[in-house]
Amino acid sequence: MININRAILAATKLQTTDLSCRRGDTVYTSGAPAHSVYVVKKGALYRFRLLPEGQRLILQFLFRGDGFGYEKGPNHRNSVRALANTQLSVAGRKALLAASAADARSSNLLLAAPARAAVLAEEQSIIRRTMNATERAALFLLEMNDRLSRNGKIDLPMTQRHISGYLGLTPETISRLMKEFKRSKIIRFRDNRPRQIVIHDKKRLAMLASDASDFRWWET
Amino acid sequence: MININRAILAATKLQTTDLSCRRGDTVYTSGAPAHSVYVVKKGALYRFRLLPEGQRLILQFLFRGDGFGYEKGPNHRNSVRALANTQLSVAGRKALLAASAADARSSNLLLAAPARAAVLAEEQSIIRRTMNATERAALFLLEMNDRLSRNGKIDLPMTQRHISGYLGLTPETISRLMKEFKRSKIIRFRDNRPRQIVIHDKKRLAMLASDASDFRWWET
DNA sequence: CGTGTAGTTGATGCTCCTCAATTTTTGTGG
DNA sequence: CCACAAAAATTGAGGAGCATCAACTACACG
Repeated sequence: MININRAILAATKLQTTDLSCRRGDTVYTSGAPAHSVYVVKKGALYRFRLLPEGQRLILQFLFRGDGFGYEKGPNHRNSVRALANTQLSVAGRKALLAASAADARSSNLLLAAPARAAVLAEEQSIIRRTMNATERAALFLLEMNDRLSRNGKIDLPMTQRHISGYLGLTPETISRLMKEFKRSKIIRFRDNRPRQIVIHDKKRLAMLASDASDFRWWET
Repeated sequence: MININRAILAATKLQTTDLSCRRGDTVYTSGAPAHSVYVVKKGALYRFRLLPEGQRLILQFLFRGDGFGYEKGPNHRNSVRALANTQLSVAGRKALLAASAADARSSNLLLAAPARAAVLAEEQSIIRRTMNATERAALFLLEMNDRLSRNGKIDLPMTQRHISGYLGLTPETISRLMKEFKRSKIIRFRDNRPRQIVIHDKKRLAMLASDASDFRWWET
C-alpha cells in the first residue's frame, strides 16, 4: 500500500476526476481491482483490514492531502471507508504509470512515494512494539493535534472503537486512558463530548509519548 | 528502508563490487550517509535499530538474494550487522538512480521494490498487533524453514536474543516456546542444540500460526 | 420517543514480562 | 586440543498491564 500524494498528482499533470462520499461509504474493498489512485481533498477516511475473527484492524487514518490506493499488484490489499463526508481526487493507475515512464521528474516522485510509505509503515511497526498503552494514546492525540486541530480544538472524526483498532488496544482501554488524561488535566472534553478535545498540556503529553518523540515519524 | 533485490541489480546492468564481512561486522550504522545499496550473495545479516533504552529492535533478517540499503533520504535510518560470514554485492546509489531515470524497465523495477517493502512492513505491523507469542514463534519457524532449510534441517544463524528482538518478545519467552514446541513433538533439536532445528509437524505449526496463514506475506 | 450504537465503569484473569539463579554453549588464546 | 571467560540458553517465582466480560448510561437518529 503506497501513498500518492498531492504533489505527485500535480507534478504529473494527470487528468483527475472528483468523487464525493458520505460517512460509512466504502471507496474500495480488499481484493477489488486497483484501477485508480486517490487524494483526499476534504474529509476523513480510514484504511483497514478485516481479520478472520471479525475485528477490523486500522492501518491508517486519511485526512486532507493524504494519498492512497496505489498497489504493487493488480488488486487492493485492504479497504478504505469514509469517516465523514469526504471529497476525493481520482486518477487512473495506468495513466500514472505511463506518466512515470515518460517523465523523469514524475518517475522520481513515484519512487519517493513508496519509499516514504515504507518508512512510515516501519516506524509504525516500531512504535507498536515499543510503546505501552499510555504512550500510544498520547502519541495518537499529538498526531491528531497536528493533523486536525483548529484554534487549539480537535474534532475527532473517528470513534473510540476506530482508535482502538488503530492503536491495537480495546475501546475500554481507550476510554480509561482518556479519562485519566482528563483527570490529570492534560486534555479537556468540550461539552463533555469525548470526541471534542482540547489539549491543555501538550508538553506533558509529549513527555508521556517520550519514546515516540525520538522518532516523530508523523510529521516528516 | 527499501529492498533492492538481485533482479534489479542485474536488470540495470550496474557495476557492482563485492564485500565480505565476518560475524559481528557492521555494514552501516544509523545516520551514516547512504552511498550504496547491497544484495546478499551469501550468509546472513540483520537490520536493526537501537532504542533509547538500549534494546535492539530487529526489523528484518537478511538472507541470500535479499537487498538492503536504499533510503529515501541521504542517510541510513537503521543499522545492518552480519550474523555470520557474509558476502555482499554493492552498487552505488547514484548510479542506480541514474540508471532508473534512463531506462524504463529499471524504473519500473525501482518502483516495485519500494512498494514491496511497504507491503512487507505493513504486514509485519499487522502480524505484530494480531498474533500472540505462540503464533509469532510458529510463524517465525515457518519463515525460517522457507528461507533456510536444507534437507529438512534448519540451521539458525541468529541467537534467541535476536529472535526475541525480531518478534517483540523476551529471550525467556522464546526459550519456553521452543521447549513447548519440542515437548509436543512439533520440532526437534539436533544434538540438543537450540539452533539446529528439524520441523516434524509443519502442518501443526501452520495451524498454530493460523492467523498468519491468511497473509503469507513472507513468500510473495 | 424508542432503538441502537458509543462510551463508561468495575471485577477478574490471562499472557507475557521481570528478576534472579543456574547450566550450557561458544569463542579465544595458549 | 584444552582451559577459561563470556555469552547464550534454561528454569522458576512473582507481578504488571491490558484484555475480557458484564452491566449500565448517554447520546444520535430515524
